[in-house]
Amino acid sequence: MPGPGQSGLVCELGDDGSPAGDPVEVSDLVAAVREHEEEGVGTRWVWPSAAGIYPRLLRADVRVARCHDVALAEALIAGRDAALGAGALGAGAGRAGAGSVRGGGIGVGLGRGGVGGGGALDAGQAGCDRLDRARDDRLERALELLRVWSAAAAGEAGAVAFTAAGGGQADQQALFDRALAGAPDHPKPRDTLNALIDVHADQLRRIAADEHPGRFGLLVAAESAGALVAAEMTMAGVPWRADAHDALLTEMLGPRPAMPGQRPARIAELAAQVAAAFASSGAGGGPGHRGGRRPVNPDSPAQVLQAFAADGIRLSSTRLAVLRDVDHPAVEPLLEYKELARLHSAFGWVWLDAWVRDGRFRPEYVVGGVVSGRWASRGGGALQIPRLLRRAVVADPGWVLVVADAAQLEPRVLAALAGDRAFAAAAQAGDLYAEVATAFAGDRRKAKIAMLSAMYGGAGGEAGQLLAVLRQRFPAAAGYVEAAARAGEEGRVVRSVLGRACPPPSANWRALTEEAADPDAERDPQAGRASRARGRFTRNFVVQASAADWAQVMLVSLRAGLSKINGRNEGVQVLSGSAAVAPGARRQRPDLVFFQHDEVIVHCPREQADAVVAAVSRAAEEASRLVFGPTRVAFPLNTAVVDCYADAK
DNA sequence: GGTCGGGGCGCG
DNA sequence: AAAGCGCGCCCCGACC
Repeated sequence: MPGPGQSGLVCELGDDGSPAGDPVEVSDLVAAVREHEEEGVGTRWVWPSAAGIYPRLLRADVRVARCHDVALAEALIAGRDAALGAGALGAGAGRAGAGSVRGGGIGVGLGRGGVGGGGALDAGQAGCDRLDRARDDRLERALELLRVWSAAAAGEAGAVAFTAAGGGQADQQALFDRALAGAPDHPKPRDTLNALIDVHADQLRRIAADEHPGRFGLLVAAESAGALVAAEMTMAGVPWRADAHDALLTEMLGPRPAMPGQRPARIAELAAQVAAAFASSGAGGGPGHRGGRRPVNPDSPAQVLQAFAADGIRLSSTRLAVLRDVDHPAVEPLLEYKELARLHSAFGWVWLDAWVRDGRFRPEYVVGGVVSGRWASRGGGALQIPRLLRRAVVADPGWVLVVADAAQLEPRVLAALAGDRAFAAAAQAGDLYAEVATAFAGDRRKAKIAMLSAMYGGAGGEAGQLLAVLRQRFPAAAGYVEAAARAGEEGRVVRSVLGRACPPPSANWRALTEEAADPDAERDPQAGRASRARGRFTRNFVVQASAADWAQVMLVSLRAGLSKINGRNEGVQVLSGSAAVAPGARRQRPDLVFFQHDEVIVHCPREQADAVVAAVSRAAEEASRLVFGPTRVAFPLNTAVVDCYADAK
């Protein structure tokens, strides 16, 4: 695999993905990529996986504008094909096509894509209905080769989880076995390139064969660009003040314990209080409980339940919500213990040592890691950082954080998806819930509960009543999620607005529900539960996954917008062709540093803040237009320019 | 000694 | 207030 100074093969591709010439061997692939980018001809790089190779390019200070990520594309396309087999219900069926993807690519391949030329993905090429088995096998082998390549390319980290495109544990194990049995760690460049070209061309055909090729192509393009953003964000890192984090911990927990594994003072104190509360109440209890009860470990739900039971309090669980209503002296210290112990174990000093270096927190993002298309993260709990710790996220001197989150994104997405006139009118407003509240005698709280219940499938308590009101007032919106729920209950598959498919039900689920559908069979209550659970999943999927579509398109649009903001360079300039950045040199450009489902953070020099805010706003508008086409629904952002993340709203 | 599922809780 | 959806990560305890 290429690294700085390592050779590689490059081949230009046409719009249909076929080679536009012979492969060219370059002595330094990274340098070759840099040169192509500097020519500014709109190259779209085609590679097995951005996660595998792009970090290396970034370490050599090479950025690319566009790519086609074969691994991510394969996951999307294979998911779509599995959905077709299960009977898909298109989320946006019947709507006009939205985005388009243009240009050919260059394979590491690379391609000098015709910017503005044709839409290879929109062209109505013949579908892939005639796929004979031999070809399938060849493409399977090619894909496998690319996975091996990607894993090898990931480099120092060693074995990387293969992005299983439709593969489960078994596939991965088989692949691993073959690798051990002598499959080359570094496949021959020529073989890799051929595999890449074949698979890519096949993917273009399969995208074009989609019911909505424009939208599906946009999804693949956005996912690929998302992988670029993810690698760049890991490289940039979230500015993190270890001293502020440490001060916060010390204030809440007491000083850092000298010995690792030791409880901080405040946590030890609370544990003792919990133990004492149970011991004292037990002392006066029935016979056989003369005081000396074993101290309760507050970290053990089983022990806590037992301790409460010994005092005559039977609990369904030790969850916060349950404990809050319990009248017992142990409750107060226990709740505080839980809060602080979690802070200590999940984001305490150990976390700080492991994850913050040189004033940056650098988590790894997993693009497409969630079935809905949301990103996941690996290590560091990047997407679960307690709001409390936002205090430690502070811009560098002279820099600011531009924090933007989409307001009430999911209900707005539903409004746009469903084409509900009344609901869309409500979604023109800045506060959607306040508008919906007119259906609930102005009670905003009820409006919110009704909306969330509609999107999540809640039906308990007052939710049922509120839902009835919602259904009457916004029939199309309610009908939309209910159709999705019905599809799920019947074992069908749903898709997001851009065509991301939810997974089909498991064999287990099918067996369970089919059995129950047999009129002669005993009614199994498990089957009903499983069916309703899948209904809630698909109901939520159409909304959450379409929101993820919007957010990722917004993110990559923002990336493009930010790249046009040119600041001065500070310090020594990067020499042309050199991988080295002089010490102290610092690019004065805005960095995307965080993305959490519906929220982005840009770290930039203070003088660029206005331009960044404008770019954010344009990105949201562009995402709305590309994903939903013409719609009356507004997608407003809350944007703040701050020194510290905690100060953003 | 290690692995793995469940409980619990942080985020959206 | 939580519920209903999606995650990652910690701890515990059962198990190998």
